Amino acid sequence: MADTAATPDTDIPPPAEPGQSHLFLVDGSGYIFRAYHALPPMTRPDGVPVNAVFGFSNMLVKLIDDMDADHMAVIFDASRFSFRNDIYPQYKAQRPDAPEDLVPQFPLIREATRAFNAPCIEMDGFEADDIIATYARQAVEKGWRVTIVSSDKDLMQLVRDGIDMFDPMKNVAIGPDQVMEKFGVAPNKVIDVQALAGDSVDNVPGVPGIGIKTAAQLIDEYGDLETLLERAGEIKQPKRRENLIEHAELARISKQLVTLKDDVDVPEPLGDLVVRGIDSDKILAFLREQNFKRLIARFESEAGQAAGETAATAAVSAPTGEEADYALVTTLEGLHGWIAAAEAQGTVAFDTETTSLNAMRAELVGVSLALAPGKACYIPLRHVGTAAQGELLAAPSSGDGPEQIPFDDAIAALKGLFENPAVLKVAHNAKYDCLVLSRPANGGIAVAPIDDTMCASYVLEGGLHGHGLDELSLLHFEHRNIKFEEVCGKGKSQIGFAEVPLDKARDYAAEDADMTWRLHQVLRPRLVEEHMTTVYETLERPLIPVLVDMERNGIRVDPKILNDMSADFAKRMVEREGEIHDLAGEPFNVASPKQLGEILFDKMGLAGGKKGKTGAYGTGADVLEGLAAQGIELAEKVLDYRQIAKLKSTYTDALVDDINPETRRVHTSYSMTGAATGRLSSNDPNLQNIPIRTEEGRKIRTAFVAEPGNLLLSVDYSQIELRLVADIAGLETMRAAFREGIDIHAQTASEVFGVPLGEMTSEIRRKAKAINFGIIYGISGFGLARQLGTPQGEAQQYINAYFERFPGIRDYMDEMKKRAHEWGFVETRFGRKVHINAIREKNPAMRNFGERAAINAPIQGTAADIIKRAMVRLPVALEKANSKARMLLQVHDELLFEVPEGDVEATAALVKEVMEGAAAPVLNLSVPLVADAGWGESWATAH
DNA sequence: GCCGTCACG
DNA sequence: GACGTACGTGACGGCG
Repeated sequence: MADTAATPDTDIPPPAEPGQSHLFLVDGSGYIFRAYHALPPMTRPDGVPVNAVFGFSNMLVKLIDDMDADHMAVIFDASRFSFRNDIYPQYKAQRPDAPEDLVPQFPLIREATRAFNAPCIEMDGFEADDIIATYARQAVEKGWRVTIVSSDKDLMQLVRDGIDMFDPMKNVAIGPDQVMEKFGVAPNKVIDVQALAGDSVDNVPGVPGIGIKTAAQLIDEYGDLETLLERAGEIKQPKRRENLIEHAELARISKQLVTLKDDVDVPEPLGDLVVRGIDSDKILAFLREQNFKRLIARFESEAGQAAGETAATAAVSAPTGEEADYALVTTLEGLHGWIAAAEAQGTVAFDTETTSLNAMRAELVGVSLALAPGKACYIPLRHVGTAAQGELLAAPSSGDGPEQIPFDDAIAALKGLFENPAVLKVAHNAKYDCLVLSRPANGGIAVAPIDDTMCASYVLEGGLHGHGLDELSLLHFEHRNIKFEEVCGKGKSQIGFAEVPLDKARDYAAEDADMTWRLHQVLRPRLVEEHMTTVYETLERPLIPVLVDMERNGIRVDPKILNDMSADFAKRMVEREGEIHDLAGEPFNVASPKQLGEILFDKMGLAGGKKGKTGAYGTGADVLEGLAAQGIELAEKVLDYRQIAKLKSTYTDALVDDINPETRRVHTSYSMTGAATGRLSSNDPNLQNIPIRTEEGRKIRTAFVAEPGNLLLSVDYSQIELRLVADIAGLETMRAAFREGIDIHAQTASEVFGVPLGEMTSEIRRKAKAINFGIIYGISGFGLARQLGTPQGEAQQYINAYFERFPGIRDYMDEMKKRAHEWGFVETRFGRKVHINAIREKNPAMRNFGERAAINAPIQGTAADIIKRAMVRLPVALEKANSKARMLLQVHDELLFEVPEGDVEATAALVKEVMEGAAAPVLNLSVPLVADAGWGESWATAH
């Protein structure tokens, strides 16, 4: 949604010829609904919802900025009934009423249109689309260019020479190519396709059994709808033929419904739709009423008014560099002043500036502090002299660098503040700043206590949007932060933050601390109001210092093992490549799916279909395995090549480069807010996807080793997600099986297929296992069939049998879907909310996707909550037991420790106990949680 | 920068 | 009745 507010690169339609008039027709009604669903909820101070108004205003500003229109109009639907209801009463009849918080925005958007001095057009009895069609026709007849601002597919029939469309949400032009992509036919045939395919949303009936794909194919073959209907008898498929003959009249009515009327007696003559200039007073009055600060600031500065005049009336003033007046602190006295103020009030927001996004490699360059909205400072610590802009060839340093407090003095003072238990330190992504500051080279500061606005946002609005500071500033304050690239440049000419001139560094750094402060003001109280305090305080906040320690610990990786493997892989890749080229009869890039597809399917003529989007052949492992099973040696060789190439590039080669030169260990970074379900994710490098499933890949794990005298201890939950399913859905026999320690998949197979445990075969057990997994993912007949390689009908029968045997599962699934639809989110057993955006999609495929996510999220998320609880308790438990064990890694259901040899057994027992008890006392599960421990010299032998 | 592919739970 | 499918991630090479 950040895109709608302002996007620098806009794929605007081509401009008009010199001297040619250009008319913009904005589909106001269409835009309202799209903006409403695309943008998160947003209210002005008096509580009136304004997210669609905000999106609309930004869109208009952009249009006026970027486009060369001399004529324009914004067009609305006057009411929900039009002449089409006389033709077909059910047309658009089953449309639900507009959402409650959208209704008050309709009049506001018309008001916005008038405030921007744009003509606002609507007519009883006609839809906006008809008025647009009429103006477009009139304009083209006069030789004008027309751009329709909408992404509504119903308007695509109008695209032709002189008329194009522009999608204001995605910022892309829609021309004949895009129409062809959507409907499979040229714009002038779109109505024929729509007439056949119908539209369930608008209640256009169409012909039963025919969708867009089939319709396009038919129109392509027969030329147009009438010809097709006349010659319907020639159609080969019996069902389709019958339907076309029987429902020919329905198709003709549908065509009438979808055909836009382009001769409406429009209320304003075309010539009156001229673009009039902006009236600043008018527009500012409107924007102030909505409290759109960024837009206000913009029009104020355009009008030459004194900035800040309205700041007093705004709830939170907009901190642009000029008006916020951030301080640069370059004396120790100055710093002491800020620290004293922070200690006096007990809360301070801060941010660190460094040389790297990788906290284990970052050198501290400066720190910013904020004490109140707009009141912030920057303390440069390691800035160096820099060439003035444009003097790239000048010496980079003019001697001793800019004036700043000596590093050790400043750090000593800041350490007092950051370690002061009476002062709450607020940061955005505090894990990063804490880790940077904790390293001896950066002061060795143990920051506490801390609050993290990123985690707070995640807990409140996880799944709705990202949680970066820039995104949240825009979302909550309509404020656009200075971009890092604006300060440091990008690409080759990018400079380090230490080289940024102090005034620019101050504006950038202080702004981040300032916005963090403001976010904290907004989000903290919401945690209480929205009952998310427990999740934040027990699952996220205490995890931060735990993860800081884990990331700093890192894990030892033996580069020699990886280098040897890499050399071996390189040799084998060359061999495979040669064999593949011989088999293909020509050299080509084996790593290119495109070239491989052409060899396999064009040159060799093997069976295999094109893929929808890009038109490229699919050459995934499943396809190649199919070919290999048919005895195609080439496919087998490519699979082998792919496996080796993956292992080499992603693991053996890359991991060596990730060894930190200082610690000689590999330090991953965990993202606490990346996964919507509550899971962590690991990156730079990702240590949560180190190979294990194949023999070859597993060898990578031999390179992950313990320090001499230590062992790696791995403890992982056994079947935690399935146990949670059994508990949540009340599956009594499954619960009993878990309690008695029976093989759960065999037990399931026995229940579902009626085979006694004594007669169980591995094949039947395999099927049951796949179903058990499928349940967790929101099963579908198609998905299970693909997994098992059985026909879809058979897979569906398995599912039916499963539901029959375990009715609680179906109830659970229905309940989660219902909640997701009603509330927009589902919850884990610990109360974590997982918002499901896709649930509001009108595209059924996307909505189904949302429903499956809603089924999976409480299961995956509850498991994530449980291991987080264990991770918070473990350092305390280990400490209490005087253990020297260090927690190194988390892989969703596994924890990896480095333990002195002699302590392994005791530590394993302790870890197992904490993990198995992690759901209690909040949750009293009806199934036991079981964790299995293993240890060895390397991760390969520990597992 | 997007897409296809593939590594993990 | 059609959509196009198992859930959640991150990283790589190819390609335009």
